[in-house]
Amino acid sequence: MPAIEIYRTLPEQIAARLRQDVLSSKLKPGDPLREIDLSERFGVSRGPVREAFRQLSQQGLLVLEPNKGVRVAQNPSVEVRPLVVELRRKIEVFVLDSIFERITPEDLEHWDAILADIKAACESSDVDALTEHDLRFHQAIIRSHDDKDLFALWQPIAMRMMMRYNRLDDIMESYREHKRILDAIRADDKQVAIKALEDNIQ
Amino acid sequence: MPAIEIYRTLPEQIAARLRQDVLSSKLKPGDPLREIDLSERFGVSRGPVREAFRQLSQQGLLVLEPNKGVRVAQNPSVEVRPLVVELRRKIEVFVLDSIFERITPEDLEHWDAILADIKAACESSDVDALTEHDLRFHQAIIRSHDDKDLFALWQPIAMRMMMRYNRLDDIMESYREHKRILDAIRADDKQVAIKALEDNIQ
DNA sequence: GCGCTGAAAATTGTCAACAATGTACACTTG
DNA sequence: CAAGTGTACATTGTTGACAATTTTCAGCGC
Repeated sequence: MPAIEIYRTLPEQIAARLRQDVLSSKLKPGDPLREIDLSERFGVSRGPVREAFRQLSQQGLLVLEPNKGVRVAQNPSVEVRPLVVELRRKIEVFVLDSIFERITPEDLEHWDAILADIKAACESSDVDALTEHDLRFHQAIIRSHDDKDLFALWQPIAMRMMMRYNRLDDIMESYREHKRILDAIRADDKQVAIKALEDNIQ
Repeated sequence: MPAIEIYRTLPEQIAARLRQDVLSSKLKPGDPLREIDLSERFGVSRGPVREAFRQLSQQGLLVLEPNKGVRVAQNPSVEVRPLVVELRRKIEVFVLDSIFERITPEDLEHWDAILADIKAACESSDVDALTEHDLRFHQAIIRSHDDKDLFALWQPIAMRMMMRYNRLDDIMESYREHKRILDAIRADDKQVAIKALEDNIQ
């Protein structure tokens, strides 16, 4: 089961729910979203829904057109996708390289817990859950850096990659890839850990 | 109601104005911003001001804390700044490389006009104007790519670099750097153009 | 039938009032 | 006097009404 995440504000809760729907393709690229619909569905007024729309458009999941409304964003084009992959790799490798010597047993314990969720999702072939926990895994690494601004830099880039989660033939491979990263960290082998991280981002 | 010409939405106008103040250091890192103050200053209600805050926090210029308010973001730390520079270079080089063969005379004309503004700003040592036109120059290049999503990807990264615009001893050097880019494009020399662009981003 | 016009409907944008939350500071208590 | 506590005050969060804009589509002339 997913670890509990605490959302402080109403817009964050709404955004989290919509993000799930977009990443799981329950909402497809081009689908229009109406403020009234969602405000009724969540039992709130349009204000928080509007703000959730803004948050998700900043993450690249929705596209906003003034006076026209909001649509689910298109996946990155085949031309742009390699750039996005490269940018995300650069950021995550930077973070791992930067924090490596200061990784605590508590960090590893936390990441292991997420890895267990990834394993469970893989074993039950639950692609939606896998997407969620994959995201949590990388978020946790980014967030362990002192500079909290890195997360804001990383999120819109990573989110654009998460929109299409179907690169693997064998879903268990995702678990193995993440396990390799943590194993290398535990063995204190920085270069292997970075290599494993790079291999996981594609 | 203010009778200022409106070719953009209210929140965008407010955001543009605040962005100027942040980039010109009229607002300094850590400065708190209050919704009421700005809504009175611009003669609108708090709604559009809130939305402007959201836009600017997505661009990394403001930092938002739920129930606490908004502050001007800190500059990227010395540790993170090289990463930001590298990311911005990757994106802009990708775009220039990608569009190079399809650059039209109209594009060049447009960019020359912005270059003229940069020159004027340099000659009058107007650092604020230089920041604005420097931003416009690179925006124009990014926006000439077919994939409009690239701009959304680029903006928060570039904005974080613009927050501290004091790297040059000789302000005229900024004009020369941008001129070199356009000259190389005009000479149809892709590699030199990319090199000049990379040199300009630091 | 085709394209234009313009009213009606649907939707987003803005506003001002009210609710919830966080902050400052005098006051108590040990 | 230091630390904690309660109560105003300041500020952000949410709401529902109203305004502005876009979309839809019936009516009209050609």
